[in-house]
Amino acid sequence: MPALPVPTASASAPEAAHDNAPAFSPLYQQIKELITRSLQGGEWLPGQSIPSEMELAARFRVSQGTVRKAVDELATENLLVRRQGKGTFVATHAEERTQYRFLRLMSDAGGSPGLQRRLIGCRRQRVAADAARVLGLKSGDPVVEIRRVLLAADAPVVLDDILLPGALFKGLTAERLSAWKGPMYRLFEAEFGVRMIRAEEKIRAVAADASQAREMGVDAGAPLLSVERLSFTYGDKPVELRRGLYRTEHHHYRNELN
Amino acid sequence: MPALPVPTASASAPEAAHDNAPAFSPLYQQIKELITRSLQGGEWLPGQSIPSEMELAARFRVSQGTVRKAVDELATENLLVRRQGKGTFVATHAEERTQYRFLRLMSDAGGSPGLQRRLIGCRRQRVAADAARVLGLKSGDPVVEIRRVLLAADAPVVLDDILLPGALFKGLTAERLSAWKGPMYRLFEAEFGVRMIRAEEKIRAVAADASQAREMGVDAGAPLLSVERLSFTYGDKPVELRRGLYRTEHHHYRNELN
DNA sequence: AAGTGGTCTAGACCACCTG
DNA sequence: AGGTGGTCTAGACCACTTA
Repeated sequence: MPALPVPTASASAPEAAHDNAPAFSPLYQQIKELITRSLQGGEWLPGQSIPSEMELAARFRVSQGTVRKAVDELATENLLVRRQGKGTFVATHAEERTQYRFLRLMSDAGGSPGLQRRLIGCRRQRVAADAARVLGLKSGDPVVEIRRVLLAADAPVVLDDILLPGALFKGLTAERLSAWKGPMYRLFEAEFGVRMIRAEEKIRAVAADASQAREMGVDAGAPLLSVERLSFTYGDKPVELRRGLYRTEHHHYRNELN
Repeated sequence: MPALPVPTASASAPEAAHDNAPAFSPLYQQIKELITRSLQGGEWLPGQSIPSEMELAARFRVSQGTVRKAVDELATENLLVRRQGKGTFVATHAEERTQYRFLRLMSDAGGSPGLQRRLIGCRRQRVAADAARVLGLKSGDPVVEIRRVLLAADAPVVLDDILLPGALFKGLTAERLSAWKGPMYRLFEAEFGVRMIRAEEKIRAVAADASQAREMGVDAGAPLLSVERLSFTYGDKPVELRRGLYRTEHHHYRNELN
């Protein structure tokens, strides 16, 4: 006898459903939505454990199996992490096996390419029209632009240009960035409460222009891999626009198709 | 009271497990394995329906819920497709929404880029050492090499070079390929019984050499996206090595990160 | 020993499809 | 009406972790 709006069409005023509403969802999807809202609202912070399945079942007045199905899906979406015998935890960009959950760059030799970071710049400015559109900002809104290079064995491999909404990242400065050890996305979630959930990438081959060539240590016109990433937080809200240029003589972008 | 080796460690000779065997798997994983073997053995062909959950439960002497969990996982791995009210079906590379399940190329305008095919060649030869290694062949084994161009609005966009083990693709000729309408992977599964399950891709930016430039209609040295794909069939057996070169002025490779 | 997630069962009812 | 997959429940037991 759940306290939530019941999932069956017959018991839920079907006669009021002749607008284009998506009809009622199953109970476990409603639970999923409620848990997601608690995550978004900060009730449980990254790295912390959430209540046990039995507690959640009592709280939502459903059976443990229903909670289980909701948590299962949130775990496959990488919002939660289950650990047998210990509990269920809010996923974090810390640890994440040596950092870099989103960076698909691999060394040709195999394995991930231990990278060093060199910050080029971090400044606030007004967003251009095209970037404003994809980030859901108004043209001219403040943004933070970060530029940096990633190096493998002192040779440049990645040139990143990162754009973040200024309203969400007040107080993000070059000093904060330089002082931070660990994944950049960990800094974002720990210090600014912005958690990157998923991202879309558009990949191209481009020719290096003069300034890119200089920073990457290649000739102008050399082929570079362009990776344009739009990252989303809870509720599919876009919060980062990033363009990476990769040297791929000794590295490659690895992908799996299912 | 399942007829299978029971899943619990206590009931399954734990004293024999001090070698490095992975211990016993849960029942639903054993069911998964049995279903996979039936798929591999051709008991149910692509597009056909498999027995209902109740029938499978009776056949394997387990509950419907256990079969359900096994089928669920096989469905998320794209080996099976569930259709409510109708049954569960063996996945196929036919239909697959306008073909192209593995081709991640998108038009910059948005949407998939209706492509025409032009076969350049299809011939049998001996495999080179490096290709033999990744395909699990002996150096000098026969392979089929297919070369083709994909065009959007009569302009070349993709140059494909495809290598297949000759032993699995007897009778594959340029004529067969030209006559075939529909996805190439559909031809493979329907005529040769080879179903592509998953693939790994290594992506790079490269400069076009003289002959590639000619076939792609670009200048020599122009940047092209190189997509090296290794495709696997049942049992993670590699069965295709493919190298695609993409023009990315008006198209891009789309990827999603979770 | 107690608490957590993981597996398995049995049974009920719902939603969808077909004859 | 009867079959299929989809959801939900209640209860049992197992495996892993911590104290």
